[in-house]
Amino acid sequence: MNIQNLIETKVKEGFLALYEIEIPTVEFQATRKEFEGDITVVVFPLLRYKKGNPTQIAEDLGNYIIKNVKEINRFNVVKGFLNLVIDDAFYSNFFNAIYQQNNYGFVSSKPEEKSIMVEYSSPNTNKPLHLGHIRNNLLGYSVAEILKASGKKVYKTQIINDRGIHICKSMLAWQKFGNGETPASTGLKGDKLVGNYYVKFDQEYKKEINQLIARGKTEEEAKKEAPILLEAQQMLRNWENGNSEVTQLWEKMNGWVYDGFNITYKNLGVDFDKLYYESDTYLLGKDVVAQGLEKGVFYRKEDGSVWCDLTDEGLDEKIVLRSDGTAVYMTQDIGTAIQRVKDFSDVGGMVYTVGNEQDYHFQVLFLILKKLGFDWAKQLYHLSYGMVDLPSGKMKSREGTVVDADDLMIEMAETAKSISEELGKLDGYTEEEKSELYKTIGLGALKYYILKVDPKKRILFDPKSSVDFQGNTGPFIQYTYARIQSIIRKADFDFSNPVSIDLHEKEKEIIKILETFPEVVQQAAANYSPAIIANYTYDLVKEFNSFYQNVSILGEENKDKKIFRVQISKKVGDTIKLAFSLLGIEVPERM
RNA sequence: GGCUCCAUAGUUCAACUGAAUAGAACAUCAGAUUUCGGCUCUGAGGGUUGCAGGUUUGAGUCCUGCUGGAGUCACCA
Repeated sequence: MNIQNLIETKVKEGFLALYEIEIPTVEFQATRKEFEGDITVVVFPLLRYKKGNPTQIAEDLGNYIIKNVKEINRFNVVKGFLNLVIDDAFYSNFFNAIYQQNNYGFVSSKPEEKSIMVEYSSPNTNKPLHLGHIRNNLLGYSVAEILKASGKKVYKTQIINDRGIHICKSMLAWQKFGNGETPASTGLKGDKLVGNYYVKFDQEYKKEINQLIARGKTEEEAKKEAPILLEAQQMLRNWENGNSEVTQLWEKMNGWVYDGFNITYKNLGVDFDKLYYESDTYLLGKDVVAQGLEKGVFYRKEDGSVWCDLTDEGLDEKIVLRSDGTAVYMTQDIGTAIQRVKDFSDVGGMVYTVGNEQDYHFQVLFLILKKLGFDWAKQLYHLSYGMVDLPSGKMKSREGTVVDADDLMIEMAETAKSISEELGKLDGYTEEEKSELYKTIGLGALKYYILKVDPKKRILFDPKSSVDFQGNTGPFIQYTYARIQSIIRKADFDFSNPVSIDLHEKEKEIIKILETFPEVVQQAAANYSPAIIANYTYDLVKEFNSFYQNVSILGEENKDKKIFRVQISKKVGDTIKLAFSLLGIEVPERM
């Protein structure tokens, strides 16, 4: 039982003993540093149950607690705040108890609990991944890891948007202008090569539009009638009819893109347990629509299209099947969700990592699935995140203002290199080891920069400040980790057994932060927020650096104190590593 | 226009879901190392939390209105 729970039951007990009143909850906060104490009971909310002077009530409760809780022997009252001083012995005992724990803060999954499927990435196969995908990937991966650490079983998945008119556009442009180019013949990554032809299509399309306008068409007409667009539309029909020439081209070019994506995913350090392809799922959902019609969840209009009326829930009417009987995006998503539960029978919920421009879509999707009566529909979560803006404004792929994912990772590693060459302690590292390290640091900077902000908020990505390595940054935390490892390497004595010492004030502060880690993991999971983990790690590291600067570790003369300080350093290092693993960030032994 | 989300130091972000004098980092200024890794640490200045009301013992947080910004309202995905 942790100390807060213990105090909570004692406060309740005390309230009953003093006033014969039962209270449901007790509100706590960490004691502000200008007052003496470690944990604070906020008395104001209790006034609802017992009218009176908050200071007096706090005094009474404080006296009750020091008599009945052996870990607490002093208290003070400031207005309605009861500041409790927890005995040092509690903290050193607590530290000794967690020191040997390997995955302190993580909870292993229970076999009887349902799994969660986390979807993220889900790119189109007509262009390379960019900065927006990076945020998506980092968030999805991290939330999946956090859910695992909080005790859930997790499947990571993505649905690859491998069909549709946009795919045909790059195929067509390659067919017309590609001269048989391949990734092998050009040395280009497959996704980059295909992306070039997507751009090429757009250029040709614009050219044709202008020609048509010059011949007297309106802009609107020109956009609809441009021959290259008509050709692409025909190609899509051919694909849907299974035309073998188109299918072969599609398989070949998508293969190039997958090879390219796999390299990017590997460099980014993300992975998936199961892949879904839109070409397999785009026809799903139609039979469910039929069932929904029978149940009265949907209704058919005169022209044959099928709709769901959500006006009672404050939303609109939403189409789920076109008048020609073909599926729309919503149909597909309904079908895919159901398919996933069929494929993985233990799935009890899903997380969709998709940008906030689709907030409405997911609101509707979840509502429809609930109406259809699936029990897992209550456990669906749209991990909605804000856009990534550049100082120059919005990223637009057609205008070439996107930040390419591969390029960005390379740039970050190069910045890391130039800083490390100046300041690093890398004697004895091979060139290969160094290059790996630069990647670790560069990625650490990038990932931390993106994950430390609340997913819901938009991010302004300034390439200049994202490569900052000081203050609240990934490399700052990695540096602290490397420094701790340096201490451990130099500690040539046995520090594996617990010792008993009087705590230094800074040591106590670190232990207090370590104590909250399990709760922070749970909180991050409950909020689907890697930012909570990032901010926690930074607080821990800042406190450790202050300790490091203020006390001598290996230079300490008292043997037990020296041992304890190495132990606390080690535990901080272990916790940094664990916390960063939840963000998908690696930590270096040296840097 | 309807609906949804956002607005906090010069800048980038926090604030445990309603509690003490709104906290960090960057930048600025002033300090610290015969010391375990100075990519560090200590300190200072910097705020009417977009504006105006309201609820509450207590509001950055909840409610209403307004201003500014974004998204969305396709038989697109």
